Amino acid sequence: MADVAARAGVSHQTVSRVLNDMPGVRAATAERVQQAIDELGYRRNLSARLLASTRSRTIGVATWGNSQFGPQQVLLALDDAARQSGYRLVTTTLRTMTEQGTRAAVEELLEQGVEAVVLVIPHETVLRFATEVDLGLPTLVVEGDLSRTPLTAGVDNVEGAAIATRHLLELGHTTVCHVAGPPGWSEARARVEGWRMELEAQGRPVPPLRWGGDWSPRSGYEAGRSLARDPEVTAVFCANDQMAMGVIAALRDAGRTVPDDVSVVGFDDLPESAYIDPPLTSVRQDFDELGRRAMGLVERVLAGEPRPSADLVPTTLVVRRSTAAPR
Amino acid sequence: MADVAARAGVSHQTVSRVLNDMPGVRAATAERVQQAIDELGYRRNLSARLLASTRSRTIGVATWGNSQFGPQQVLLALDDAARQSGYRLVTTTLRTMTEQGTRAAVEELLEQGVEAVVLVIPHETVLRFATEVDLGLPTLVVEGDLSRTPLTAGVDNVEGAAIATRHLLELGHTTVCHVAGPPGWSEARARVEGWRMELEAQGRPVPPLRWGGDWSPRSGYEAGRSLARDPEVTAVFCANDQMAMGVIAALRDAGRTVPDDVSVVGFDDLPESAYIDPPLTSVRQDFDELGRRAMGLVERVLAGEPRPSADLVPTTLVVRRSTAAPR
DNA sequence: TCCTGCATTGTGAACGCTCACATATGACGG
DNA sequence: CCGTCATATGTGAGCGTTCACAATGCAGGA
Repeated sequence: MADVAARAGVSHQTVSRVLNDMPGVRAATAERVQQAIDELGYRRNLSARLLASTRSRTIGVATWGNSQFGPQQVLLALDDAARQSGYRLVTTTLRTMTEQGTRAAVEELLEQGVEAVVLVIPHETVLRFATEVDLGLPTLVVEGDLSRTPLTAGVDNVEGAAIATRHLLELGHTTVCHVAGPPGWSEARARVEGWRMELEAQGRPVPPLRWGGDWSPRSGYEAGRSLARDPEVTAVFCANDQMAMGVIAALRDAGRTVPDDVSVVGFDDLPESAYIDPPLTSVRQDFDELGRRAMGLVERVLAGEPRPSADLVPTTLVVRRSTAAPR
Repeated sequence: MADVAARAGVSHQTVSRVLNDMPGVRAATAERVQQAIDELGYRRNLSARLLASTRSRTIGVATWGNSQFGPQQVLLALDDAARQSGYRLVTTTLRTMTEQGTRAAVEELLEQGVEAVVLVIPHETVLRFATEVDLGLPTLVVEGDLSRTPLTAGVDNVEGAAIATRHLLELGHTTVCHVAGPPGWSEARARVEGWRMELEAQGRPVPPLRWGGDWSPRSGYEAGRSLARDPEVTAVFCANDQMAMGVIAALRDAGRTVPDDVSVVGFDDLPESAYIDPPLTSVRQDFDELGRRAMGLVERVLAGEPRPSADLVPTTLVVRRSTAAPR
């Protein structure tokens, strides 16, 4: 920066002013500085900027690192929203779902001088961490649990699950089975809750829960195998599309057709879900909106609002051909 | 840090030594410092560290931001490999595939003081940029083009495509059609090349290329529709699994069965590819290995090796039930 | 002519760390 | 009892910015 200043014949402060386009610089001077910058190929140093200024305009994000569709979309949407608001995102990936791992990830973010932390890891472990440890700065959990972490942005999973269940009941199914996500994940829990609520609201028997899914198609297949053995099962709601695909595969392998024998609904609406056989009925989440709301909350709390809150993002059911009236 | 030093009754330098566990600190002293750190909840400031030291041990990564499976896996693997080597990763996401966008993304990385740049965007635009602009620091392109960007790590797409094509020919198909990825992407280009090479090597007619795919299932479906109209088509190799799913859907909708009427092979081996109907034969890439090699190259060039190079990562064909002998 | 006030530019310190070097402390042999 | 060396610790500068404030220039009004 000193070189640029020398070359343009101004002080370092003027260069700084041009760089941050602050008022009070004559156009001619600004131009001269800009030229010096270009000629020297000067590039400002983020570290020095952050060190010197109080605000970093940086949000730290921790994700769960297995590139699931959801978290990935959230991250992308968050990045967009952050840029829009003049914030930078720094991310770190959690590998082992432990208290210690969470701590390390957050520590890493804090070292980078973030102004807020966003945890896109809606898992029990992380929730507990966020509840117990006061980081001294705004901490938002995406898809968390409002009752535990006050700053939470999320999709209305309960409602989404209820809609999916209702759809199946309206088609004429007596009841609906659920292939849940792994225990400990609040999304999994919320979807179970929505499913159960709807069944109870309509006075239907609540089948035993098939835990043990881990979001993977493989685990869906396992669940599907046991589901297929029970001829009473005519409708299945799965906690995500990948598991739904596994379930469908298992049903097919067991000689049961979808949707004639069994209807299946997923959650996420993956791009490929419309192209499998049969095209999958699924609950779609608006990740862009979620990202915007999450960023909005962060901004509000950063602006001093003590406990801002936002509504859950609604979901929509995309009806395709994996669901039908029971035979 | 000054506070910690005061509390422990040592100098700031000793604190620094403890923090970076450098030799020459008495165990008792180190413990005292550590205790002061814990009590004060002290956390070191990354910006200050980077500013003061010459090396940042940070690698900048630019990705193409639509969360495709491949790039996502590469990023994850790269992060693992980087951590292993004591490097940090900073990432930025390219939204618009333009020269200008690329420049902005790279600029952003450079501001952060990265020691090397890794471009996980194997697109023409980026390749041209990497070739023409000398960033003044090591620039590696993942899945790039060795002939253009000297520092390149990649999967052997040509070989992978050839294997897929060969598999279909060996089953007895006269020739193989190809649903390619979008023009401008070097992976798409390489897969076309492998496919064509294999056909020519075996003296088979090379069907006209169906460009226009954009990696999405939807574009695969479009390609599949026109493929389905041609009764001569008995084998199709798709540039990725998502397009393969679209193709299969289109064939099914047109009344043609897979693999009885038409065999289909994909590329990527998505987790769900084993669970669709029929389970998809696909070419699997070893992303972890790719990440390791990429990081290895970066380390070697950083260590002073002028033009290190590494072999392409081999692929494996996973044969499932979407391919069979022609009827 | 001189003063006031605004627009523009400059100055020096501070941010929190690492680096290179200087200094203190002990153990040991002569 | 002293010098020597290694080990342990301290000192001060400097990294490249921003921040708060000071200084300069110039126009217009009294």
